[in-house]
Amino acid sequence: MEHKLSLYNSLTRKKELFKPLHSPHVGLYVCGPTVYSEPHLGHVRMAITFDTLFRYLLHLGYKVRYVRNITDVGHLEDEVAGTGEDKISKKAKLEQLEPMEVVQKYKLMFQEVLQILNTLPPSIEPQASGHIIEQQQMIRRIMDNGYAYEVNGSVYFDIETYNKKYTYGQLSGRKVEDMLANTRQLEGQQEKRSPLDFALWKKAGDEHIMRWPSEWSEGFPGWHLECSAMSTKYLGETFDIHGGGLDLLFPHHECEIAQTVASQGKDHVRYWMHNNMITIDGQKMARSLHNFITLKELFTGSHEKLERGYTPMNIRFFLLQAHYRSTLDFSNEALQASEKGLHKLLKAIENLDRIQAGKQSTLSVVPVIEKCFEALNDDLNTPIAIAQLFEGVRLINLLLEGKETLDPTDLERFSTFMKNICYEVLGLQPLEQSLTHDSAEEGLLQILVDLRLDARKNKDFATSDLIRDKLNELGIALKDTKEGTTWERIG
RNA sequence: GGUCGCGUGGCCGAGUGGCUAGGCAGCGGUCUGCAAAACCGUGUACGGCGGUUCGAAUCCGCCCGUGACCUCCA
Repeated sequence: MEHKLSLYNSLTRKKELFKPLHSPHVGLYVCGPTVYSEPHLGHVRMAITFDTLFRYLLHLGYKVRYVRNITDVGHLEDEVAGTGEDKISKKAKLEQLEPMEVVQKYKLMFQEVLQILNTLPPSIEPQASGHIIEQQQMIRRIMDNGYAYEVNGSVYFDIETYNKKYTYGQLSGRKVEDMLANTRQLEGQQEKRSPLDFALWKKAGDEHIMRWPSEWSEGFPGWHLECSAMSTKYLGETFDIHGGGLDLLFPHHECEIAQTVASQGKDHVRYWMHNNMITIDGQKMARSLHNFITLKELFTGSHEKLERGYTPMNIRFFLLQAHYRSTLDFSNEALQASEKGLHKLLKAIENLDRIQAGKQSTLSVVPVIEKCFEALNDDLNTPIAIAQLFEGVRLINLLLEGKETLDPTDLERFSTFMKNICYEVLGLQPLEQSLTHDSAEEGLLQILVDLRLDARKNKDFATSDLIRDKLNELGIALKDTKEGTTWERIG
């Protein structure tokens, strides 16, 4: 595998050359959504970031097993209030639905949205509720190794004991003593020996409707366990890449490391990757802050922050124009700017097939190709890769006008490069056919275009402009080009 | 309070100790009956104050602003 892909490893806080454990196989695990409400822009950033990584790894020739979980159990919502109620079950009661009905509804919604955004389906999409046994087995191992204790039917992870042999807090750069000094005293934690300890298994209260039998109690697994259990099951005890949102870094991923290491006695993830947050008005977009925009709203424009709807590819391109480790601020202006840029890019790539090869090449396509791959190899720097594609656009237009030429070999190479990066790696899709497929409508439009052409030939500009303006009012824009008049639907 | 990050031209957003990021907008031009579209060209910006250096927006210090995590969160 000849490449120099470097990835920023959250664990070491450095870019590191990526070397898979068992090349050409790569194991990739990404924390997916908790399916209890509609997908929003933040979820999509996670999905598109790691979809692009998945695509690039495939492009480099790796055989990737991409596992993205669906969280449908656990994740205590409000331990502070002592209810110990599970997010899924709370929403279920609210809507008078079975928990699994909620799960099903939102799971399908996520999958649909992600498909519309042209993300490739993961190799495996495991659900936590389907892996209760595996989670219990892992708890057993952790207890056998002496890193967990049971209290009243609940099992907690023992940070202090773990920290004697291993180091807790490496991923997030925290020290156990500092954390102890700064811990808020929360109620409802009397069972824990230390405030830092976290639940591996929780005994279910009467009101808790998602529950499973276990040797400790009828209950449910702790917040972080599913990822440890499922990643181990499908990718092995030690695997290559684990990804997720930056907000999961602590405590979720920190606990995941501790659990897994405690159960198997060795490291489990080699490269940790975290995508940064989408912000809106400078603040993190989150369900808990009630400032999120769902994908449905983005597509339709039905949100007070939205001036209008945006296409899936527009959203995908917008996200890719920022580096995944930077925060990205949402705005209509930014979205509309990338919409125009995307249109320009896709139009140019469509035009690639119209370029005639010349006898010899008057320019070199090597620099743009090399720079583009350098960018992707540099921690998946999609903004720079895209900048290189725009350089490619400039070349395409020079070639179209005959100001420069490429010999057949170079043209083929250049064309393949542009299409591969754009469609295969970045996952952008060709422009939708804006012309109507309705032959009657198409014919009518052609008649009007021809009439207008006649009028213009006769210098009857009043008539020609009337046709143009009236069509515009109907949402059809006429575009006069050298090759003739075309039309596009607008708005 | 603790930990970590960010502050780039009108907007979004890369990057870097000296070598063009890019997109959008603006401006100029080509094309056009006019316009739109399309295409070409064009912008020495890096929060403030000090310091290191031949040279810093890029390194260091201080300050200001802002955000993330520390509770579920992509």
